[in-house]
Amino acid sequence: MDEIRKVLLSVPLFKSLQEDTLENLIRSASLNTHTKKKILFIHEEKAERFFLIKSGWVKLFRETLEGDQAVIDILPQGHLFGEMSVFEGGVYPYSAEVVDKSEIISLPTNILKSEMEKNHDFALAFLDVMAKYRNRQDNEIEHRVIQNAPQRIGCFLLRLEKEEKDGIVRIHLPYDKTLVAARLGMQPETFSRALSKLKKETGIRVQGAYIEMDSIDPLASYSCIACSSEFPCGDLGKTGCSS
Amino acid sequence: MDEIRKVLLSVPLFKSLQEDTLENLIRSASLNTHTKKKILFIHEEKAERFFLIKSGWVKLFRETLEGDQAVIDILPQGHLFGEMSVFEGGVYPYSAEVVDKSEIISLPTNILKSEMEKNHDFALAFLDVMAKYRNRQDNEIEHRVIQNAPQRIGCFLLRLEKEEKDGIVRIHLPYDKTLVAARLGMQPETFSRALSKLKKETGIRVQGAYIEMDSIDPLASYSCIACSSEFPCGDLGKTGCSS
DNA sequence: CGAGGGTTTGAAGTGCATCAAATAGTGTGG
DNA sequence: CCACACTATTTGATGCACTTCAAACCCTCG
Repeated sequence: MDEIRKVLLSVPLFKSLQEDTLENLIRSASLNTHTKKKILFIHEEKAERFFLIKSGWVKLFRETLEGDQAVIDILPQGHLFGEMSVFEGGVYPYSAEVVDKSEIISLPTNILKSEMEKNHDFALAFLDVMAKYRNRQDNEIEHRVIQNAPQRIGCFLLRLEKEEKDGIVRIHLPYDKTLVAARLGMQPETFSRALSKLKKETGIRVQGAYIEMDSIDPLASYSCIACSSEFPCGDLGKTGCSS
Repeated sequence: MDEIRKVLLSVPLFKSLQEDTLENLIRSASLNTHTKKKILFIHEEKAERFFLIKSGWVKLFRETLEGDQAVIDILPQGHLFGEMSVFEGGVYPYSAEVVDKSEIISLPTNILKSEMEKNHDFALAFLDVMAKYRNRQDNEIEHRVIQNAPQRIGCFLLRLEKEEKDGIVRIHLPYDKTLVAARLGMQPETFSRALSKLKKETGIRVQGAYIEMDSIDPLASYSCIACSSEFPCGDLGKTGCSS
């Protein structure tokens, strides 16, 4: 229980919850461990619960009748998803699948809904989160339209956690390349070839999931030419909330 | 003044404004008539006012350093845009350009911001609008990724106002084909060819901006195969708010 | 060691963009 | 009402980016 409380409190959106609501949420929470490929919910299903990732990775996506898949996002630890049912409609806006061993907390949305109606601060916090999310989505559309494959990869890398030592920048891909490809809306083959091209163009070095470079500048200028914003254009995954 | 009041009250979001705030907005409003190509604001500019279209059409877009343009949306009468500055950051998320003789009402955002902070119902209404917008965006991403050019056009047509008589369905393109093409993220040439293909595939008949067909079924099944939702998948432009 | 998934590479195809040019439409001034 | 200018739309030819299909490779883990 205390563990769940700790995780909940780490979510920005929940900072403005009233104490009794928080208690209420915690009492109704359930923590489950899931393995790869577990489907948590399906697009357009009636949504009665929403989720919080304690650890692991979850893929959000939509699927056409023909089986083509559009990956919306891949979320790490600390992110909410499926909370949209608070609004009129109350169906999941996409499907969710665990892509790596994960601990997932599930919570009933009706508590969220009633909190939103009675707690003004919480409503404001929710608005704020939605606004941030919206910015992300706007950028996402732009990137998918304007950037080519190598640039999309570059832009993705630039927004990942970076580690700098002795003037060498190191980046670690957070999940396997096939998934990154899907996240960026391209085929694994295209990803592989585009990454090679990126190597040639910007001098980055790739060793499996590890990437390093002497400076991020070549990467930034190569990728960000095809973007409406200049380089430090915002981090991935800082909204604290994403579905 | 009374005219402005009437327009404001027709916007769903403003239904829950307190009377004094509404008065306040009306007093600070200015109504301007603009012609084609007038730029109302630029992406990342500090936003102090937001806008409401009384009549005409406005294009929202972003532009890269190289001049490539990504059209976000093209809004008709009755829509808000540029209201995002209410949130932290307070810059316009894209540029706005008038694409046809238009009457535009401009309003100061700070009134909106303070109303949001003091009026819980208004905050809830805002949340609702944001949620609707978000659904649109989600669909937008999906369409751009999964649908090909003729299907995107078909899907666009299906979401326009339809007029039915004697079993014949008539649709009228709301603005010129070049703009529709941009709105759908394709070149005018591609639009033209894709529309021809759509004619061959679904039996629709095209006369300039007028399109008619004996039934929407062939169009729906051709277009909606490449979509995660089934046919009546929501109208365009019913959010009442879009930037 | 061997099976299976992840990754890379090659060859060929598709869809859309681009460039170029013809055609249709629209509004203007005479 | 006509001719001109200008813009929108269509059509053709070609190129590039990404996909698809196929096969090899590599890595990891039982």
